[in-house]
Amino acid sequence: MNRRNTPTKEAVLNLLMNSRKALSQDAIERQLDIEINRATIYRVLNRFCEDGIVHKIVAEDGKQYFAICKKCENPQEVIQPHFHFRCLSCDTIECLQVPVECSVPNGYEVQNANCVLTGTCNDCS
Amino acid sequence: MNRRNTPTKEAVLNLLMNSRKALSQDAIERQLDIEINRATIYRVLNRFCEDGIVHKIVAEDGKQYFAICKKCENPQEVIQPHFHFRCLSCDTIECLQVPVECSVPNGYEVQNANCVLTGTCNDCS
DNA sequence: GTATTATTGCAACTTATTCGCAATAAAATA
DNA sequence: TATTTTATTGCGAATAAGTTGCAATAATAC
Repeated sequence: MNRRNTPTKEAVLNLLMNSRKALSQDAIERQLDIEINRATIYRVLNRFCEDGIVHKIVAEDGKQYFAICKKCENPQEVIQPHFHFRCLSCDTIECLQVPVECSVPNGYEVQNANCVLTGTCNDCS
Repeated sequence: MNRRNTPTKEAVLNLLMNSRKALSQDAIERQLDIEINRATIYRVLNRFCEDGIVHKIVAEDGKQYFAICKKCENPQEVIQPHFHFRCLSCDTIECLQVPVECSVPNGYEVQNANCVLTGTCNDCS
């Protein structure tokens, strides 16, 4: 299951790298110069997730958003679960540099976290 | 827009009251004794949300789950944003008594929070 | 008892995501 | 460089969750 380099893969990765925000499939499709099939975009994104290059956020609208896994200070470091902010006005999602800290009852084991705050961002308020 | 009491409404409310967990539409439909149309269940649930009787959680699977708004200690008190736990093993969601606390950058305004941890609950681990 | 209108069921629709399959094209190999 | 292998792509169809329009029904008010 070796990964191959394709124009599609590169285009999507570049877009995500240059975006400060998490993007949905349709946003990616809209912003791309080249035309890429819907299903392909999903497959590329899911592969990125498997490889730990990208993380997925599911928002209140039930849609999936994808963002590059990096910490501003130290891009190498493994990504920590963190909060996200979804602006209802400009309909974007961005990573907040706030780690999710939540103690769970005994015997519970946390594997993942999906935390999204919604409201209005600075640009829109 | 006055609300009316109907068998449907009561059945759904009773189910939610007696459940320690947040339920999805299909779970509700399955657990109900009487047969209620899918669309109707959604409409009843959304009305409950409007009335502040129930709150909605969107999980990583993109599905909506509904839970009674109450605090164990003080059922009267207005509900605070809190974390939820979704067990991947028994596919249930429950409210954790842990408030969501997350400071956002200047100029950001938070209206709502949707925070779900996933993993294995005590019963399943 | 009658009138008003909130609620329901049904069917159709929308939207997001996935899947099967054949065609294409990276990368490995000869 | 030519050939082989198989990951990737595009297409169309399928799935699944949730919503909506509309006519019929049934709470509630009068």
